[in-house]
Amino acid sequence: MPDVEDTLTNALRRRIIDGEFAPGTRLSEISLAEKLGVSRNTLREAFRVLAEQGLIEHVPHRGVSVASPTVADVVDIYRARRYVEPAALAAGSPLHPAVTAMRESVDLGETSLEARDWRTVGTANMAFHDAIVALADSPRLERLFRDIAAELRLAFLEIDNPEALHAPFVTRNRSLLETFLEQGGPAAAEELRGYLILSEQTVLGAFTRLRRG
Amino acid sequence: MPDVEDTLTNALRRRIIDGEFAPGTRLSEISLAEKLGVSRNTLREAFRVLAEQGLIEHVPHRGVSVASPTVADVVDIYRARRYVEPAALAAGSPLHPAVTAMRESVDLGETSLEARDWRTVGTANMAFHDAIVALADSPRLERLFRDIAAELRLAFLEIDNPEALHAPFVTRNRSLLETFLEQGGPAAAEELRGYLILSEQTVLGAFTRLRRG
DNA sequence: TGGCATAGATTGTTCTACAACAACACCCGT
DNA sequence: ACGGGTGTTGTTGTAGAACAATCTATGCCA
Repeated sequence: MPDVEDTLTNALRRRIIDGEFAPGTRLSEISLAEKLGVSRNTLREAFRVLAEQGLIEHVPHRGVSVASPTVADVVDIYRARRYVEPAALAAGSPLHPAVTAMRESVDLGETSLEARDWRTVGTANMAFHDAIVALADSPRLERLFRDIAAELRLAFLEIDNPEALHAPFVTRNRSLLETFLEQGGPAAAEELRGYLILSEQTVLGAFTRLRRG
Repeated sequence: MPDVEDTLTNALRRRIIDGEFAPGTRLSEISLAEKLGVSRNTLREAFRVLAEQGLIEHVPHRGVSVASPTVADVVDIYRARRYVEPAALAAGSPLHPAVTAMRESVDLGETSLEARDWRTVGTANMAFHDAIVALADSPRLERLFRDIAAELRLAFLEIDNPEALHAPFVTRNRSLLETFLEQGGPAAAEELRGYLILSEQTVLGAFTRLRRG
């Protein structure tokens, strides 16, 4: 749970996630501090937090740059997701408050899909999976997922074909939610496992195409 | 993966884990900076990292203090462990390099048990579980476990009955390793689930006794 | 062309200063 | 004596300047 009050860190975090600084971009302390209207010291403290979250990479004496997830990173992220999400869904209760969030995310995904607003589709997608993890009622697992999801967003940023990336999963989210509510957690978990494998393949495919061409 | 080179953060981390600063202790910037021979700014950067790792708690304008895990924290830590460890063991290969680390940890635990060196028994115990997580080959899951294990150590520090806390699990570790090698991952995973429940009960029992008496 | 050395720029760290805030003690009126 | 408000004190939060340590790039020389 990040401190909502920690304005600078959160502001910087949001700007990075929103793609204001492309993955790999070097973040100069002096110029960025000036741009943000803070001192170098304060900015460096924010850097340390974001580096610990995996959003930026810090190389001693060479400064920080926006993380640029590799294929290995994507593979690991999906590996971690498969450890957490299906199990959370399998053990989750349909009466859990997070189910409401799941519903709302699916709804938002569908309306955004019609509007061809891929950015929002992607956001709704992530919110859906965040809600799944929330079923576990574990702050530490939620934190892990939050960091992982942020990294994944950086990977998405490098793939400029958001439609192919996000659109196919709107209907799958709806289906997954129905399975969960009608057939229970374990059945939904099994469906989610296949879902995640497909999602990983989609991302990796776009990724390798990108790196080559 | 923590930067091994980051001397200050790691030194402070080790000192906290080793119990040099009791859980709940307030860490004054000025006096600690003086004690460590670094400036306030440098120390504050290390604070941010350790806070992100959950080792210290940072309250705005009130400074940082060594984390003092609550019952809720312990419950959540074990919940997270149950999500990761059994699954890692179930899918782990007996040929994985981490199996060697598992063996060595069990051996170390047994010799330390004979020597009644409970501190080392506890360390070996944690190394054993760290090796189990390493079976998953996931940097992100390893990182999660590293942070979680450190927090758990802080909880252990508040319970000054290390024998009851660590001794019972040396033989269980040996048994778990044998099950894994002879009967395979899934069987070992099942055994580990019961193991973790017992371990959680042991810690929580000592914990509530402590808080009351 | 290749290697080396110097120069420039950036980060790492320290120091000083002051504003912002929290905890504590104190005083005052009831 | 007691509660509430107030000021005092200490700490943290932030800024800014300065310098050392290190990396990067340029240009020189063989």
